[in-house]
Formats: sequence, structure tokens, C-alpha cells
Amino acid sequence: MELSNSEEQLMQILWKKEKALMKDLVEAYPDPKPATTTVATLLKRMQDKKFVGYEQQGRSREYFPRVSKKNYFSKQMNGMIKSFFNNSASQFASFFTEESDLSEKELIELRKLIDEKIKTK
Amino acid sequence: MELSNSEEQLMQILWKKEKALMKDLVEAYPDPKPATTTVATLLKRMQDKKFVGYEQQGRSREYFPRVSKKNYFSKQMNGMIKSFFNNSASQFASFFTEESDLSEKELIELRKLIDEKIKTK
DNA sequence: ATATTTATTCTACATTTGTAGAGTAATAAA
DNA sequence: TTTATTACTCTACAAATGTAGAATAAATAT
Repeated sequence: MELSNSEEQLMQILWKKEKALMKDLVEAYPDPKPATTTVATLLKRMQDKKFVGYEQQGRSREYFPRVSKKNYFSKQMNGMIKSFFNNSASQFASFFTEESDLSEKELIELRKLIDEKIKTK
Repeated sequence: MELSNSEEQLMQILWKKEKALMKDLVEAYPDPKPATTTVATLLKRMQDKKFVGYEQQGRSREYFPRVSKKNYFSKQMNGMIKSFFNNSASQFASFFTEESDLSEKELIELRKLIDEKIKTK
């Protein structure tokens, strides 16, 4: 089961906070903030989908992500690379290098990273 | 307005074919192929969303994409980079370099591309 | 003790998405 | 020309999504 857009938005907040109470989550939204019950519904659905867990803290709950942002993001990327680049990560990388307008400095930085990566091979 | 998942799937087919009649679209699906009316509904919705156009060919229509795959993909990527990397393409690039498991050959290929890109700066 | 705030659950409802049958018109095949 | 095939439109309907009010329970402030 995938996260919907609004669920993903909430997930982003939760990733940033690492763990949080209802109140904090609602507050973290940009205006116009959603109703508490809206967030509650989303959290419930996200729990059903196993993306969120909580720990009871007295009267209320401390919610936390059950999937890492990194992991979630990787899955998303793989999906896109699969449908748009026929599953070829390197083809994607070329495309990205061409299309993104990284500055010279950033490109040099990136090349350094790649060099290091090559060394470990 | 965004494309839904099944709309995007159809879009992929249309991008591949560049233009196509109903029949061809349905046939291009992997089994189990959807009903013709299902594809018709999707096409209608995609036309409303301005992602697809058509040209009347006698009794039937030749459908075609009104957004390029490249352009569409870029928008998707930008959205992801925005929400996951705080809008920093280079941060994304680093992440990708680390996480994707490109082979040595692919990495070297990529470095070459980057070098070329740097030269033009 | 009473009023107020907060967190949670239940219920609700409009929209969007996924999927397709019925009907219709037009063309092609028998 | 009767029949079968196609493409398209209309209508439908279940599931998922986005959003939130009403009710309840518990905790806190007065």
C-alpha cells in the first residue's frame, strides 16, 4: 500500500520531527492548518498502512515513522527509474546530469564523490 | 491537475507509440488487458487534464501526448527533490551516487559525462 | 467542583480513481 | 442487406482520498 499525497506530506513532517504528538504535527503544517481530526484520520490510515507507529505517553501518543525517509525515497526513485528509464539507473543518471542545472562547483563536488565511489570498487 | 497512476501507465504507452489508435493502445497493455471502455475513460480524463490530444482519422482518432515524457519526468523529479532534498539538486545527486549501485563501468561513464558538462561551463 | 482544553474515535460526505457494462453509430464482412 | 466489429459516449459503482463535525474521555485550569 502506498501513501497518498496528503499522507506523504504528513510523513515529511514526521520525518523531520522524528517523533511528535498530535498537537506538534498540526502546528508544523503551513497555514491554513488542517483540523486536528483530519490529521488524526491521516495518522490512522498511515498506521493501517504500517508507515507510522506510536508509543503511549500518558494521555496521548508519540507518533513516529516506521519507514525511513531514505528507504521510502529510494523506493520512489526505483519506481520512476523503472517506468521512465527502463530500469536503467545509469541512463537516469545521464539524463539527470544533462538536465539538472548544477553549477560548476556542484559538478566538481559530484565528480569527487564519484571518484571516491570508483575507488571502493 | 496531475495524472493518476493508471493514467500515467497509459501515458507511458502513448509516449512509446508517439501516436496511436484505441485498438493499439489496448493491445499494448500487458495481460490482463483492460476493457476498451476503461481505456476510453482514461483517455477522456487525460484529455480534460490536457495531457492528451487527438486527430480525427476517418471514423476513429489518433491520440497523441501533449506533454513530452522528458518534461513530465522533470517535473516529477523536481517535486521529489523539493520535498525530499529541500530543493537541492546537488544534495540529491550525492544521495543518488551513494545509494544507487552503479557498476564501476557506469560510474566511469558518468564521470566522463560530468567532465564534459564541466568543460562547457 | 466546574468549565475548558486536548486527544481519540466514529461517522460522514464530496471528489477522484479504477474499472467496465449498455447503448449507439458507423463501417466492414458475409 | 443482415450481421458482426469498432470506436465512442453515457452511466455506474466500488474503493481511495481529502477533509472535518459530533461525541467522548481525560486532564487541566479556575
